[in-house]
Amino acid sequence: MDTDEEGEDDCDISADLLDASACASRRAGGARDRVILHFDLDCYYAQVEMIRNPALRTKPLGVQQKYIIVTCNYLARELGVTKLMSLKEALERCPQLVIVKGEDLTCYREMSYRVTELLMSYCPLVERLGFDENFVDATELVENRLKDTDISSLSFVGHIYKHDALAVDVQEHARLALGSIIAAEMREALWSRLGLTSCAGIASSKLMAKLVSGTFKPNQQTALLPQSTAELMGSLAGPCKVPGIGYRTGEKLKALGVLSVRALQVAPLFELASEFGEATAKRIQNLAYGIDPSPVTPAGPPQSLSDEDSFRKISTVMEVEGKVRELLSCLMERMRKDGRLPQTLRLTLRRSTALNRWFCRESRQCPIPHHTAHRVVTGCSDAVPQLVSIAMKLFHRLVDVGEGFHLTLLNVCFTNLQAKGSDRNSISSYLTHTPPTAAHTSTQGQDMVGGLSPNGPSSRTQTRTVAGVKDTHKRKELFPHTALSSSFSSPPSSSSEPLGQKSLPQAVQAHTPVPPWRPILEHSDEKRVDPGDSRRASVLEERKGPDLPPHVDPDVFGALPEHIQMELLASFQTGGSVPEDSTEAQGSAHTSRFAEQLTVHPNREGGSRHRESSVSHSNHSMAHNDDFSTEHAQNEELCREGQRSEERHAMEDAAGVPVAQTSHPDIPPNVDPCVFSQLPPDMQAELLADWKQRRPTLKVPSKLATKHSAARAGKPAAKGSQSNSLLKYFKPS
DNA sequence: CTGGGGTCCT
DNA sequence: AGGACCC
Repeated sequence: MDTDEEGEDDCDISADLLDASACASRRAGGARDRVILHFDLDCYYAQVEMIRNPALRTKPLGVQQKYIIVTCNYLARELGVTKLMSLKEALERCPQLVIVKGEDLTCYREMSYRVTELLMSYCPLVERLGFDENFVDATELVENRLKDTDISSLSFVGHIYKHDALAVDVQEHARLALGSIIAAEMREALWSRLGLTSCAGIASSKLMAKLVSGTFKPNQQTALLPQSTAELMGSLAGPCKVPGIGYRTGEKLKALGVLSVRALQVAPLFELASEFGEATAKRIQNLAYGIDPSPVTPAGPPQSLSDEDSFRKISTVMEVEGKVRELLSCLMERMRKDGRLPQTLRLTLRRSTALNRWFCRESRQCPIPHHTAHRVVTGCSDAVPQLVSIAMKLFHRLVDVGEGFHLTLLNVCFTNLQAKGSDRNSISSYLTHTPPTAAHTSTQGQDMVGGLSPNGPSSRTQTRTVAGVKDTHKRKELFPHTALSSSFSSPPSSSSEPLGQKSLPQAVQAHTPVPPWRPILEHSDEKRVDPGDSRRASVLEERKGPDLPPHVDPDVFGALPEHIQMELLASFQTGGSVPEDSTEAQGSAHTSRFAEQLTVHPNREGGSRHRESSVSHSNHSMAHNDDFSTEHAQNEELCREGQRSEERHAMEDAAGVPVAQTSHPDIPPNVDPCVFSQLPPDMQAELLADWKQRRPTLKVPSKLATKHSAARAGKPAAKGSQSNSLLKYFKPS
């Protein structure tokens, strides 16, 4: 009933809005502006790694996947490391970079869903984008709060794009201001409950919320006044910087001579339409104006689960089978925890073709026999060989092994996931295979969070109770690694929290906050740790998790709903029974920390009320005055871990050609610009021609702009009654 | 030598 | 089955 607030019947609003778009207060029909929040976790993988191992907080940290540093913390960024930089260049720029491997996404995935889940406890309208971003449609939340808010005492939290927060007429933007307050509360919850810092953007569409959320980068939030829409759009470097306009579309636009967002705005529609079709043409042109009517579409459980690995070379059937088995057994475990039945198996591979591998993947898929699927979900061990056998058949449909082959990637994917048990039945079916210890802990499903009432739409409150019960039991299955299994050593050295926190200047503390409690993520790849290395082993122990008083059974604790866990942890702390981290726990002073952290900003100067641009980049000066030298030995240790692996040849590339490496717009994404730039011009031209030829016609950019209208109507009914709630993923019913 | 995931559309 | 998009 409540799922759709904003009717998006107005498909053809473009003409109406183009001229009026900058106008905030067209409140014609009864349609009011939405209040959309966009949350973006700071350097996500790096943050998770720093939570797992707090010793990393004070070091420049990069997360490595194969030969790439996929992300890095802000210390590393100050030293010249960027996202998606090659390992080689990262180490050239920052020899002291500490590297952790991040190819196993388990921890990132788990924490990601906890984030979404937490946001959903405020308001069900949450849409995920990747692992580290979420949209929230807070319109209803705002509307409800508006009722009992004294509008004259209202003020914005955080920045306001290109405005002085103190000079803005809050009355005029009361709903946006409330949005900023709610965003701040949610960010505070992400911090206090999960230990994660984030950025947020507050605007009236997904597009603008996302764009504005990045304007003040680590751990800050920014609201966009409607009248600043054009300025923000105009500030973008090019059309492909508009979310929803990707690389391919950007290239096509270039070919049309459309090189800027402004050019896209004023491009004759018919020209765009001849290239992209009318619908797409209108859509991307609207995007250029900052117009994005696409709704926040609540995420359900994932539509597919996949696992993949890339490598230099696999060229025998035996190797393929070994890799496929490895991938499938991991994937099966995930599938089993999910609980749904996979009905389709897809095998994808990438071949190494002589000159290039243009990211061409080929795939074959087939149905999974019911009995096999059922074994997957029940964890029956002979499901794996059955799946492997199926996958190998798919493989042989893809590859004629007689010819010889050279693969560089294999992917296995379960799709067409069927929720078993239509609705209520599954509760009992679930309970039957649930750990008995948790059974008595069932509670009513109170999902109040942080004192915020869980949303107005009053939507599915009756299923919530059920959901709460299910949560009690399901948590352990979903996040088995987060369930506090058996042994806990209290983080001995982290009471030390030592040089790190206390000796740092305040500005640094603001950027390297220490959560009130440490979320627990079990180290999923401990096999990588050299057992003979005592130092690293001790580092490992530090990340075990929060202390539980000895009388608390970790398994029981782990089976509790998260918010109950939180409350218990808080009570442990206030009860003074927690020896560790007493410095950070500072009482359970969430509140003071909240005020301190959110009403102003990390770099606030002297507690003044400056919330604005004055504050913007002062953080870049901060880390340089720190003395990290004492940690040098350990850094080397950790660095060696990163390098030791078979990837050495990555380092022995051509000389340091000065060409920039990231996101080169003019050459194929898999071509090293350094190498490319050294080719003779005619060869460059040939490569480019060949490359461009490969892509036929442009497809419609999707996501942000495309989902309105019929969007999700045709989806499989697998989700049962609560088709817009992620909760059922955690507490499937 | 640019990961390891995801989404939806055609 | 592949292609576009997102991170």
